[in-house]
Parts: sequence; C-alpha cells; structure tokens
Amino acid sequence: MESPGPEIDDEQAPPSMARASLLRELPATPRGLRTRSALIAAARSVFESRGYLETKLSDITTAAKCSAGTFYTYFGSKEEIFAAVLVVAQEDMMHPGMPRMAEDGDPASIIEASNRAYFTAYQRNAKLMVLLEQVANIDPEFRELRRLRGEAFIGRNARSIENLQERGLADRKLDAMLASRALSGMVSRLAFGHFTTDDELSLDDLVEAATRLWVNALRIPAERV
Amino acid sequence: MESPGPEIDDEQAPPSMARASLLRELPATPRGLRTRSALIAAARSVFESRGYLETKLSDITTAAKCSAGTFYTYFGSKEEIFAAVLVVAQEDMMHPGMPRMAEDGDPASIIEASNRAYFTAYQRNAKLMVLLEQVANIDPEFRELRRLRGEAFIGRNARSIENLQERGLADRKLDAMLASRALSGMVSRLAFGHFTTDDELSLDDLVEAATRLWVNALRIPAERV
Amino acid sequence: MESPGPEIDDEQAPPSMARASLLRELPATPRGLRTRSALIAAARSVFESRGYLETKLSDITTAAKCSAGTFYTYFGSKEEIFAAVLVVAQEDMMHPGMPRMAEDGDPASIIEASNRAYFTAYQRNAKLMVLLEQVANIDPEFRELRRLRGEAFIGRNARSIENLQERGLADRKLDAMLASRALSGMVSRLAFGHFTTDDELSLDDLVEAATRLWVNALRIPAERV
Amino acid sequence: MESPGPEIDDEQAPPSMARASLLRELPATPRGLRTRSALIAAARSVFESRGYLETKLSDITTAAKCSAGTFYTYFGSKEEIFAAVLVVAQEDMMHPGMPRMAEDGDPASIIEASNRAYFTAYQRNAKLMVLLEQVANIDPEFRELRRLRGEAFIGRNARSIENLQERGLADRKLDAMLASRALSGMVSRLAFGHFTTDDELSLDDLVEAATRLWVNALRIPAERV
DNA sequence: AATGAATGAGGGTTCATTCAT
DNA sequence: GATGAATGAACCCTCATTCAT
Repeated sequence: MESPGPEIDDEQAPPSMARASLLRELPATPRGLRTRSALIAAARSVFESRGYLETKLSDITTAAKCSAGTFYTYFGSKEEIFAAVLVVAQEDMMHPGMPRMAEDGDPASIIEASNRAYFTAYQRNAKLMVLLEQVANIDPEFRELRRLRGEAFIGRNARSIENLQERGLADRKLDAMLASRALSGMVSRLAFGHFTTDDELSLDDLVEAATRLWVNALRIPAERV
Repeated sequence: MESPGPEIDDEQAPPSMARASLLRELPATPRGLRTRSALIAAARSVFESRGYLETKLSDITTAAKCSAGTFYTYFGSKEEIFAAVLVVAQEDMMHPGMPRMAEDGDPASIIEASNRAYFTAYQRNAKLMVLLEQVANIDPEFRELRRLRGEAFIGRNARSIENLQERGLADRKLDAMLASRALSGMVSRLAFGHFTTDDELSLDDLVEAATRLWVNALRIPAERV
Repeated sequence: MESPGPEIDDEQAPPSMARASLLRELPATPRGLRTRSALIAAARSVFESRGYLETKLSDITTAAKCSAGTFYTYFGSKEEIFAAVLVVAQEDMMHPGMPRMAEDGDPASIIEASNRAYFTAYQRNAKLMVLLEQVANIDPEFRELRRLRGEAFIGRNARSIENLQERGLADRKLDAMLASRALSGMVSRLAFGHFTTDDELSLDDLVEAATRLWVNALRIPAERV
Repeated sequence: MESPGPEIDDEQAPPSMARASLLRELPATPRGLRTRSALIAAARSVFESRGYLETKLSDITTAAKCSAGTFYTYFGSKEEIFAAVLVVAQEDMMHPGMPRMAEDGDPASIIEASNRAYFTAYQRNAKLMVLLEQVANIDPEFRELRRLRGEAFIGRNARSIENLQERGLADRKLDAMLASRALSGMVSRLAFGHFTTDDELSLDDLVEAATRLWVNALRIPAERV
C-alpha cells in the first residue's frame, strides 16, 4: 500500500528498491540465470497463492523443479527471494506505461490520468501489493521499503500540489506535503480496498471518484471553457 | 487501520468484534478470572513489544507468571487470546470519550471534532492498531474483523455525507458511500502513518489538515457568519 | 590430558569446571531430574562409544529414550551436555579415593602413591579423558577447561617441588614451576598413551617407571636406611 | 604432539608418512602441477587459520582460486589433501637443519642440542602440529600417523638411552623404552604447551630445563673436567 | 584440465499442544 | 485450577560430491 497520485513515474526509485537483493551477484552462466529466474517466478507464484508466511522454501523449490540446495545457490532466505521478486516486478510497478502527460494540461485531467495509471498498475500487481503489505507489517526491512516507495510518490505529488498553489490553482491554506500524504494515502487505500475485496465498482467509477475528491480537496477551480 | 471520520461511536460493534473469543465462557472462580486477566494483560504487553508473530505462547505465560498448561485452560490458541485482547481494548477504541456533538452544529466543526476524537483514540491504542494491521494481513478471521470495523465507520460517515448532500451542503456529484470510503481511509491512513513513524507534526496540525481536506473534498461551503 | 603428579586432590577445582554447564538451573521436579540424568548417562555412553563428533543428538535421545524436544528442555547443544557429562564425572576424577598421604613421609613414597592414584583415576575415566582430549582440540571452551585442570595439578606439584627444594631434597637448579609442568606432562602423557593404545605394560611397571624418573629428575636423594 | 628428544633426524619416516597421499599420482602437465601446489598451499593456510573441522572444501578452492570441481581432480577428500599438506611439510619437520652432532660428544651436550633442534623445528611448524593433534584425535588414520612418528622418535631415543646404560652412563634400573617414551613425551608436551599458549618463557629456558630434567632422570653423571 | 551449477541426505532446532501429577 | 515435563512434526540449512559443458 504505497502512496499514489498524479504524476506516477520514477527514475530514481529502482536503486532504493533494489538494494535489498543486489547483495548477491548474478550467476555467471546462462544456465544459472535460467535457474535463478525460474526460482523467482516460482516464488512469486507461490507467494501469491499461499501468502508469504505460509510459503515454505520447499514449496518454491518444488515449483521451480530444483533441489533445496539450489535455492541457496541464489538466495539466502525467504526474505531475499521476496526482495528479488519485488525487484523483478518493480519496473512494471513504477513505469505503468502511461503516456507522459503534457505538464501544462488541465490540472484535473492530469490528476485523472495519474489516478487511472495508478489504479491500472495496481491492478496488474494487486496480489503482489497485498503481499508487500503483509510482509511490510512483519519485516522492518520491507517496512522501510514500503515507506521509501510511498515517500517517492508523496514527494512528487507534493511538488505538483505546490506548483498548483503557486499558480493560484490550489488552496493555499493547505500544507502541500501533508495534503499530498493524505490524498496519496487516500488513493492508495482505495486501490488496496478495491482489489482486496470483492468490489462491484468499476475502475472508471473509482478513478472518477478519486479524482473528484482530489480536485475538490485542493479546491482546484473548474476548467473555464 | 480501520476507517475513521466524523461521528465515531458505535454501539453495534462489540458483538461482531467479540465473536471470536466468546467461544469459551468465563471462568467460574475468582482465581480463574484473575488468571485469565493476567494472561490477557500479559499477552497485550508482549504482543505490543514483540509483535504478533514473534510472540511465543511461552512469552505470554512467562509474563503472566503461569505455566504453559494453564494457558490452555482459558484459550485455545494465540489467535484466541489475541481476540480477547482486542475485546478488552475495544470499548476504549470505540467510545473515545468524545462529548457527543450537537447534530445541528456547524458541519466543519462536527467534522473537526470527529477527526480529533479519532486521532486521540488512535493514539491511545496505536500499538494495538499496528498489531491489528499486522494480524489482519495474516489471518483471514482478523482481516474480516478489520473490515467490519471499517465498514461501521464508513457506513456512518456515508450517512453523514448523504445527510449533508440532502441539505445541499455537500457536492452532490459524489457517491456518498465511495466518498466516505475514500475519506475515511484517508484519515485512518494518516493516523497510522503518524503513530507509526517518527512524525514531527503536532496532532493539531494533523486534525486541521484532515478536516480542511475533508471539508474541501465534500465542497462544504464556508460558514456564513 | 591434564597434568598429574603427586598430591592429587582438589577442593577448588569443581567451580571452574562446572562453570560451563551451570548456566541452566536444574529441573524442579524429580521426574525432570531423572530425565536429565538419563540424558547425561546416555550422552556419556554414546560419546564414549562413537566419539564426540560422530555423536548426533538423536543418538543421545534415542539412548535416553526421550524425544528430540526433551533434549532441549535440559541442554542447548552438544557442547552443553558434554560439559554436564564432565561435571558429573569430575568428582571421581579429582578425588581418586586416595588415602591422604602423610605429608612427612618419604618423598619417593609420596610421589609413588600420587602417581598410582593418578593412573588409577585415569583408568576409571580413560574413555572420557580421550574424549576431553578430542574436544579440547576442537572447542576453545573445553581447551580452556583442560588448561585450567592442568594448571591445578601443575600448581600443586610445583608447590610440592618447591617444598622439597627448600628442604634440600630436590635439585635447586630447577625452576619448580617449569619442572612441574614438564613432569606432570610426562605422567599425563604416559597415562594417555597407556590407556589409548594396546599397551602390554602393567600398571605397576608404569607407576614404577614414572616414579623413578620423577625422583631422579628432581635428584631426590635415596632414602637413608 | 609427536615424541621428540635427542637425535632428531629420520630417513625412514617419509615413506610411512607419505602413504596416505601417494594414492594419486602427480599430474602430468606443468599446469596441473601448479594447480595442485596452489591447492596444497591454500589448504595449509586455511587449515592453519580456521582449523581442520571448520575448513570447508570451498574455503580451500576459493583460496586457491579454482573451482570446486578442480579439487576433485587432485584430491578425493579433505583428509587426502591434509595428508598432502603434511607430506609437503614433513621434510622440514624431520630434517631441522641441525648440524649432526659428534656421536662421541658429551652426553648432556648431545641431549641439549637435540632438544634445541626439536623445539626449533616445532616452532617452525607449530600451527601444523596443533592441526595434526586435532586431526589425530578425530581420524584414526592420522592417529596412526602420529603414533608412527612418535614411535620413530621414541625408538631412537630408546636406543640412545640403552647405549648410555651400556656405557654405564645412565641409570640401569630404567627400562630404556619406557624411559624414552616418558621423556620424549615430556619434551613433546612441553613444546606443545609452549607454542599453544602465550608462554613468556624463552626457548633457551625451555631447552635448559628439559635438558636438565632429562639428564637428571637418566642419572647421567656430571661431566668430569 | 577447469568450471560451477545442481544435488539431496542428514542434522539441528523450535514450539504448540498434551497429560499425568 | 495449576503445573511443567514430554512430545514430535515440521522446517531450515549445509556442504561434500557429481557431472554436463
């Protein structure tokens, strides 16, 4: 459950996220790379279906069709392979393939596009997000990871809000950072709830509501036609 | 991380929350009652300091100064005693000692008072909330519990929003339920973040920002003097 | 292979030897004490027949007819139970049941009696001594233990040599401590060798030779008749 | 901890010592020879710093900068390479570069020179001796090796003692073999203790003490001037 | 000759749960 | 009611050894 909002994209995030798993260097041979990948794919699949805690290393090696020992050739623990799963997933998470919005466009449209991108990316990785939520509440290292991811989003959204405030397009009584924290959290939470429960709402409805609340909250004036 | 917002108080919640632990009836003797209480108090303390997963039953019995066998006289498992801990804590959680607001007061003031009450109650039970968050992401039974608690808040806030809409005091383009879900989540998230990290903000700042965003988001008109 | 020699008996040794295993307190119930004793007895037996390294914890629990878990109720590791085995054995090791020699007897007779007592005690615990030798060369904690035991013997023998020197009954050109170290080592080594290999010598021959060498080495004058 | 004493040098030892590792013939190519040597050097270094048991084959191959598979081209096991390490080291151990003593010299001088040579050789290989001690207490094959080395020393010293007895220069009441066993053990033990602990004694002191005790023990008469 | 990935038997360890006292 | 010893399934992890490349 990281913090979302307008202007999702982040070239700086990967390093911070990758940290945890870059400890081991990649295997030297193609064969090794294949095995490693198989393990990561198997791990993701097992994690997603069983949950993090319920997953035994033997579940992963069985799914990857390799022995227990092989696991330790590439990873030192369940945490380590989970970090690797996240690293592999993160590119997609952070670069949701959204066409970059014109910066000078109508603020409400930008916000809407950002929210849509966020929800869409979330959807593609919903199970993983739930997992991250689980693990972040268990393991301090991943708690920090979640925090950093959130801060990245919040920071960017805060700058965007500040920008609107400077242009007289947003409520100047709001503290940009705090507002960003609140609204980013709102959207992130909406997404988590939506993909976590059997929600009958459409994505469009969600995006629309989130956007309207966001726009209202900042007191962004309606587009003058 | 349940959903908060205006009008916090709930007479219906206890039954649903209690379910899990009402399986066993209370001990007949005073001595038994004392032991049971000691176990619950010990459990809360240990859970809060070690976390749910790290807590071994032996940690609890040690802290409660009783034997392993005695634990099973009163509880069947870690989940069961955790539920009991929540039951004991919930009265305070749900009745944050807030003087009931005049229903006909200024909407912004009501919202502010509600938010303040929410943050205050959260503060008193912050560690437990973090625990619940942890456990809810692990155990489906507690996930359901969290959901129910959230729904209670969200439902009440939704009714409040609807009421404002009917009176022409809130943006009618918003779906009341969805808006409540979003804004309640926003506040709940803010609280979780605040008490979870080393936040330098004052509670007053938090309450003010949350209130302003909530009021703005609903497009509640400024008080006419 | 500790250092031996005349005047074997030691009221101070147990504390130092016990250290390693007094970490855990003894079980509260008779049943617990019985189980603990059974484990120690089983451990000694298995250690002696399989050797320290080859002994698996499961060998011990099997021999003691208890489960793996029970082992950990009393001991935290193989080292810990080995220390306990030594503690149980040490009383016999240190108090070889030797009738205390008249201090004013003929020096050569005292030395002979001491040596005989040493060899006899060694014989009763030969397998354990071999084990200690094995473990001391593996684990620094037991290396230290062996050293301390040796120092106790050497110290006492050194005092005895000094006493003889002062009475003009031993070569004054010898450094008492160094001589004690050498001669105690000589006897200890002889014992180790004797009980370790298939030695055809009789104990009497050993005692006689050790004594003669010891007496000669110190230049103790022959008894005047 | 082999048995030492006067008259150290031994043309017969190598065959017996080498046995264990002569199983494999040397590699045919120069490259192979180099790799093999690198492995042996690496093994000695790792054994000495980590100890025998703690040394993993991978430690050795890493230190030798070769792969796990390569190890098996030259050695079949840890024991085998340890034997090879000993073979490489033994020449120095057995031929301590001592100028051969005149056989007809003063007995005490010969003994002193021998002891000095022994301690000096021990010093150069102290770590290896400690290792051998460790391994001999673990592995029967190396126990036998240690015994054979010891017997060689003891045998020679026994012959020397016999010779002195025949010439009326040593106590005839002593069994030459037993006395040699005892005194050789004494010196070996002294050396082990000295290089194993932080001993403040000088080598000279050690040599002098050992010699004086040895001479006294045999009742070798003082040099007539 | 060298590589390094893959193997898997085998051991240690934990801890919720039971039950005789 | 209380005790605490006993249980044993379940899982993690290591590392010597093999083998295809």
